[in-house]
Amino acid sequence: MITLHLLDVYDRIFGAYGPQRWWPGDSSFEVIVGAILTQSAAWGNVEKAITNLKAAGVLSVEGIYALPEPELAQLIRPSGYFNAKAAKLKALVNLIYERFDGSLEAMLSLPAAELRPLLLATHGIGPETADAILLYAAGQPVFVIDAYTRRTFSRLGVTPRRDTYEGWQQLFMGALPPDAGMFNEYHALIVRHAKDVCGREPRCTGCPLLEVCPTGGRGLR
DNA sequence: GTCCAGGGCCTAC
DNA sequence: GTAGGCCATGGA
Repeated sequence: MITLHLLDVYDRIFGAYGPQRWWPGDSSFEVIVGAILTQSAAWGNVEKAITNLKAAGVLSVEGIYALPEPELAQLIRPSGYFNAKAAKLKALVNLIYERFDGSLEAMLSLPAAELRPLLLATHGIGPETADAILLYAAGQPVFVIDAYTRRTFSRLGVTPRRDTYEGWQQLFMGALPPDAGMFNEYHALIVRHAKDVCGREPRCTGCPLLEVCPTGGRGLR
């Protein structure tokens, strides 16, 4: 029985891949828009949509707020689900206008415990997107859970008592120091590892976690 | 041609 | 409370 320490896993994948520098972003608003547009979409397509928004001069709270929803939808077409996501972006800027007088800075300065419920009550923002906003835009030490995280750590034999979003989040946040910079890299590294080598034949080629993985490189799902 | 990406909402049971 | 359908483009 191998006892797996979450910091050990972090050290291994950080050592293998180095810093991922996710969402350096030109602005915190760009980071938030990206968090919504990337829902079930490839990041390359999200970049195309963001490029369109920049070219149209509407990548700002005021710009999205003033733009008619159908036009917004056309600009973000490459990111997929464009009608649904246009409505989500509108809901986001409406929140900023209605609750924070149009000030994104005011919204992001709220403590996570206050901001998270507000985000979750907003159309189009679920747990993962809310936490991505808190971590990557607000810089708060909130661990982001996604499908890669669950799949990767299930394979490693690390699972929470309750198989829910909050259960997984408590597993990580209870075992790790509240370091936003590290949470930022950890999430990105989990995704990198999963897409790069996890489960890849033969024998999980090049996996930095091979010697601590119960699958022993069988490439099981 | 098939599969699936850095999810979340809505509607049935 | 949870399973299933739906949203839709673009690259592998």
